[in-house]
Amino acid sequence: MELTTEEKIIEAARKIFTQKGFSATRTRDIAEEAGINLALLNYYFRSKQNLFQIIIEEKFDELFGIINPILSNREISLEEKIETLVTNYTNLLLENEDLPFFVLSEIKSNEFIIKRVKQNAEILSQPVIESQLKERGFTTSSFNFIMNIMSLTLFPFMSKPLFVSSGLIKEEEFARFITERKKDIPTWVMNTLK
Amino acid sequence: MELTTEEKIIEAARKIFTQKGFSATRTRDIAEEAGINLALLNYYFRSKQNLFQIIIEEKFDELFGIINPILSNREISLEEKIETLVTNYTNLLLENEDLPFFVLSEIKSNEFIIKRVKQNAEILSQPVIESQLKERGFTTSSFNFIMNIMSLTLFPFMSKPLFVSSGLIKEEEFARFITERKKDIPTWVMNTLK
DNA sequence: TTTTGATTTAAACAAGTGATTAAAACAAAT
DNA sequence: ATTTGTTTTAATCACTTGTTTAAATCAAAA
Repeated sequence: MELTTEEKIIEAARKIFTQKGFSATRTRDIAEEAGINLALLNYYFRSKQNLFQIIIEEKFDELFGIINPILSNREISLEEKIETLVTNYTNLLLENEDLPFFVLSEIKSNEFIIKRVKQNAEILSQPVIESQLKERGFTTSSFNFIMNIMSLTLFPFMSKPLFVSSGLIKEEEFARFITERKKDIPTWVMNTLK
Repeated sequence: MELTTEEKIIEAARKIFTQKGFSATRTRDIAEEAGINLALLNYYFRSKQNLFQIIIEEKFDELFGIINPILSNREISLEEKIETLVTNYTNLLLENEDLPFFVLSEIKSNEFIIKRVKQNAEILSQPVIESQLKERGFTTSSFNFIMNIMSLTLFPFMSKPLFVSSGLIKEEEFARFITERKKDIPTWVMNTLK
């Protein structure tokens, strides 16, 4: 492989942290996954917390960086916004199934991320959506609008382990199920507007 | 207080485990919260894992015990089922906001719970729903039906820390927001049927 | 070749954490 | 009052885990 030691560690940290979360991850697991000596991890990143911070910020951007550019653009219609958001999210999450669970669970406990969310509050606060809804005569709040898109799109990934282990859906069918849903969600969301 | 030592420990374990999850919880935290000596915890429950098992099973039942009795009852119409489920869930979760996050996150790693989910597969597998949908001429799958109810109802609780720390909604407004949503979700779900 | 600085390793430290032990305190029964 | 079994405590063990240290290896420069 062509990766530097630093990159190998990051890569391994990405994998283990997103799978198990901060607390359940041991630095030794990361070192082993990266195929390097444990001390190297501290040589390059000083501490577990430090390394984690890099990953959680990266993943936070991955999960929420999508939203604002789309929602805040007045040139894009409501319908297109939903469609684009759902498509982008679905594609992203199919490649990174642990992402929403990981980010949302660490937001609860990570002081730094909480601050960062406060700063990027505009990420989700959407006067543009508010006015687009009003123009079309819809009285639904933009918060409900955003909540519904995210609920219908993210929740299936967060609950996948439940439904797979219950046998209600098989691992191999999941991607197909999600891909079908992707087509329906925009209509469903439009139907929530009144 | 009127609680026995055993109950005090369970109570404390409930609180700390559901807040922080298995890994991030230290037995000393539970002991302190319960106001008892650390050794007592092991005297009564042998191990952290043992105590945890009691809590996770209890919480699992709390979260999923609701579903089957309602969905599998042929006497209850689709509309009533959605309405009842959403109402019950909303009330339950308003009192226990960490519940869905806790249960879903531990399902990923708890071998015993995974087995238990397999056993209670009928919990979610719903031939009754399937036939009720068919009778009404709807072609939507029962899986999508269940997924949509749960997405719209559970996700807001799972993402609450995000939206609160982003400032999009205030802690005090949340219960109100959820209570309003509760009225709308049944209509929204019915509109997903086709 | 020697030197110098960066990289890597093996070993161990220090604190944290789940669990145990042995003795003390307590309560109920005799 | 004494005995007996239960409950509680203080102390400590054994192991895990994040981190450090000091030495070894390597690569590039002089």
